[in-house]
Amino acid sequence: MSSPPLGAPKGVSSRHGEILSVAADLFWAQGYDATSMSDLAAALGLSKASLYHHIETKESLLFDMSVVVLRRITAAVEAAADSSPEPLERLRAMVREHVVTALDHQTMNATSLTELRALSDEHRVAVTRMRDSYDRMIDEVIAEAQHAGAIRADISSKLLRLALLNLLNWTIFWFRADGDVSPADLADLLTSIFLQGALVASG
Amino acid sequence: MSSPPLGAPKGVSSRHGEILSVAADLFWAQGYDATSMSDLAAALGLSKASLYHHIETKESLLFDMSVVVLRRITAAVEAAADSSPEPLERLRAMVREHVVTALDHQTMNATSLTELRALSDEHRVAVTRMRDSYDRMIDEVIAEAQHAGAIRADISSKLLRLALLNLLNWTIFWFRADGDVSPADLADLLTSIFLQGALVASG
DNA sequence: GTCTATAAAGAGATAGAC
DNA sequence: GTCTATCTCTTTATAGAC
Repeated sequence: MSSPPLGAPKGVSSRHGEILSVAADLFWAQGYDATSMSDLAAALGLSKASLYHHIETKESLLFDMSVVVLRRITAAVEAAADSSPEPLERLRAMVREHVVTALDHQTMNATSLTELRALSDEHRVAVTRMRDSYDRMIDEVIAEAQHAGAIRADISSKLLRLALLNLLNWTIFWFRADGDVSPADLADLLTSIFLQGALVASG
Repeated sequence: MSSPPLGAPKGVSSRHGEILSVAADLFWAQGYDATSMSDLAAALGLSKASLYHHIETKESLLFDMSVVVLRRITAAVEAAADSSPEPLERLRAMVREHVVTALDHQTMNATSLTELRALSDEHRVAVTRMRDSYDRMIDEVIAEAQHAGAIRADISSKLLRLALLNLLNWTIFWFRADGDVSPADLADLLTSIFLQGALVASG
């Protein structure tokens, strides 16, 4: 199967992490299928055969990076969920962590989100399960805020979650780290739109 | 270059339109690079050589479908923009047309949005120009609503447009025509979130 | 307009030497 | 751990008959 990207003894696979990072950049820039193992080997300064000494298959790279980013964003947002007892404050903290963490590993997240169909059946199921679990966590916090009377209840928590993730996730397509808006500022802006809306009357 | 998908005499290239439609479904399901011309030919009930009698290159299919959907959504949203003199009503009508038109040709739109990097340099520039022009149209309507005092002015029209398109565009990743929400209902819901927000206090 | 056959290039992955 | 060389398969695209 695939080697453990996290949880392995320190240093044992720092090389693996570097390979995942470079692969993510290439996969995002050119597409997973359009990136050859020769491209990746060249970007790493290795021959193709040497590259295969460190990894199993091309597909395992895609799977491993999906697991890495999903574990990371789940851990970060779960921690944020524990930051306050107040539902609305929890939601704000989670949105901020989601945006900042997603943009901090932008190419891995973007690749994982858009290249899911390139995974093998088993790997795709595993990644989908992790995503579903993440979605449920968001659903629960939204539902909690609805029960507390803070968030409107005329829309189901599932649809509110879909709208919220719409608002957050498309950002990976256009965000540039060298632009004039920081991830934290962007998170605040998107939170404000989601909660207050764009109307003057409601600001 | 590429044959004219719109504007040609009726019937002359109805075959071309069918090919684009089938290609969009395959490109979206499997990815542009992962879909072979053999796959496409088989889906059309043709041999590969016969398929090449009707088209130029694989890449031209991707370009042509991008032009088709961009022309279509631009025309639909422009018409909606002319539907009312009131800025907020115009915005509502435009959002509805954007969502309904995008979902009406979901696989073409989704493919065009996510496979831009697979286009040749010249084709990519051409598509990007069309998209930029579309974005400017949205910017203008938002700026107009800001000047009319209907939309908050503490966020630039450009950032508001990015947030709005975030909210609308990610929908193509999860929307299912056989689900329990129609495109029109979804458009209303997303418009409501964008304008009023999710807070109870502002509803 | 459709076909069979094929050209020419590149893909993922491996063998085996060092 | 790294390399050169290679295997095998598939790719886009075309030639040329019907």
